[in-house]
Amino acid sequence: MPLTANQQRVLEVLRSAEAPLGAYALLERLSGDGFSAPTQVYRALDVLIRHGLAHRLETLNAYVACRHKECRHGVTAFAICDDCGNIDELIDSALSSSLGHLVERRYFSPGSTTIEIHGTCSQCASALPESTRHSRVKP
Amino acid sequence: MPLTANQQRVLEVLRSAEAPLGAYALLERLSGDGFSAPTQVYRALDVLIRHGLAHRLETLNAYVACRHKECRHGVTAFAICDDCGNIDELIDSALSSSLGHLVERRYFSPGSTTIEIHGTCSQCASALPESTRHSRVKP
DNA sequence: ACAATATTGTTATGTTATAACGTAGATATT
DNA sequence: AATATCTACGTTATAACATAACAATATTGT
Repeated sequence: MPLTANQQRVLEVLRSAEAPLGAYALLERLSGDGFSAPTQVYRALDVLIRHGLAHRLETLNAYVACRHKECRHGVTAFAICDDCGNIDELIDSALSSSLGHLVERRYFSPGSTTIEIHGTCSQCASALPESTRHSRVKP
Repeated sequence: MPLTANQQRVLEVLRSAEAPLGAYALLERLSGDGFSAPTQVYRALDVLIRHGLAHRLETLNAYVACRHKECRHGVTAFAICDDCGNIDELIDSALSSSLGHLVERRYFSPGSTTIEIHGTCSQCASALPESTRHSRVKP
């Protein structure tokens, strides 16, 4: 399925960002490119997310491009570095199956699942002594 | 550690609710009881959450009282019924350990983890035919 | 060509959360 | 008891995130 011009542009900006972007941050970077209101951004994001080309991070109110070719897998967990903002998209069968068993036992019919792990990525942990880190997260 | 009057009142309202409440919904139910501005609610919530007496549901922007005595466990997953709004707080060692292994493999140091599973609880699934359900979730 | 559908731009508004300020009450340390 | 310190409080204002509603235009299928 082809993307419209607006959808492409939003996706490009997301892909070239090295951290999740909020909708208004996207809008800033797209203004002067035909974008003038948040609605336009949200509409494009909506399509991208439905197509598995982008993800919303609930704990950040922000959006990232999907790292995979097509994200139509089962459960995806996001490892979010609170230091550098980097996002790792984790797919793991053991995790999926523990979740599956857990909900089965409760007779719960799962729709979508959100998993977001905040913490410090390996690079930030090794590169910086604890004290000098400039955390992006509220203290 | 004792709660202040405001914190108690917010906790009471959360406990007597049968579904998660947003901060402004809490404010409504507390107005006329000394509460007149969102800040007051957010401040109380902040303390309750830090003490493990309440939880924030990231996917709903809403808050629930903790069902357990003291929620200082490892990872908690929330099963959220999109039909009736009921929340089930799930603690599972298999889930915790899959998550633990997953992040270990990536040398990621986890801080806090958010897991929220949307779907339909057993009661709603058995009580109602699919078609007559009044979903609380956007289509 | 025509109808049906989806996307667009625009304006306005709704919803969720925080900043900044000065005040009041508790605690403790002198 | 006086004073410093700390936390919580109420108030006002504003920031940040998200959607509604409308008319216009483009796209697609028949």
